Amino acid sequence: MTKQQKTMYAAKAKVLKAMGHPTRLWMAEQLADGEKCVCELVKPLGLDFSTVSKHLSVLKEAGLVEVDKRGKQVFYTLKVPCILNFMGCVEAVLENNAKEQRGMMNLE
Amino acid sequence: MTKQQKTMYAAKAKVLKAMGHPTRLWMAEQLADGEKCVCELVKPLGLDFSTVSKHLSVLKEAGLVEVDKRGKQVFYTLKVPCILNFMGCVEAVLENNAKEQRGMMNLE
DNA sequence: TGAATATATGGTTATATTGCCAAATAAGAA
DNA sequence: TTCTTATTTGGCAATATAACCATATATTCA
Repeated sequence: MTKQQKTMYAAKAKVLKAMGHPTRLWMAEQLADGEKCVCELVKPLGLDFSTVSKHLSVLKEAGLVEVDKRGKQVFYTLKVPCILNFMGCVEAVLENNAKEQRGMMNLE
Repeated sequence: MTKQQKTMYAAKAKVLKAMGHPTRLWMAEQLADGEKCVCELVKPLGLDFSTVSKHLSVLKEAGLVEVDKRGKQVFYTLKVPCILNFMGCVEAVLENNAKEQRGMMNLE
């Protein structure tokens, strides 16, 4: 593997990793419905404002969200909705896991 | 957010997180081409055998790979190829990031 | 059976992540 | 300007991750 290839895999992994946290995954779905300010995300998450802000900056660093500062508020939007198309596949994985779990029960 | 929803997001995030590491991402692509034994992955990665084995077990825990023990070797296959469809979207994100980087250069 | 090979597991260390709190910044309202 | 509100940043502690080495396990071969 060349150095360039390593860099490429690291870059791709960074995007997936950004989505690989329950809070950020939830956020991404919320932001897909349209822009939200940080304050709108804080309450339903029940996390500290600073924590929410940091999660958003992870999504931003990965290039997944767009930021729009208006007045006192900062609005975030999901920049790449195709990210969410993927969730169908992720759900298929989970269903498969559940099925195998059930299969396991019968065999053990 | 209900407890059940939290569990659901955690489960989905686990799948994405499993892919969110350069080594495992590379592995997933290799395993999409057909089964590989652990030993076949070790050399190109330049990592310790035990490290490779642990990465594979992360993919397995996430339900992404299938394991087949034959003789002394253990073969892994990507169970859910739709995972890789997603990479097109990830690449789009990266291209977008690069484009914005270039745009930045002109503006600063 | 005993030696060799392929994997997995346990232990350890270095580093990264997540969450909170407190403090800094920025913008609008009084 | 001063107060308030929205957000970000820095610092810290707890936990998780990734890598290595050494050891355990399992299977084939002699």
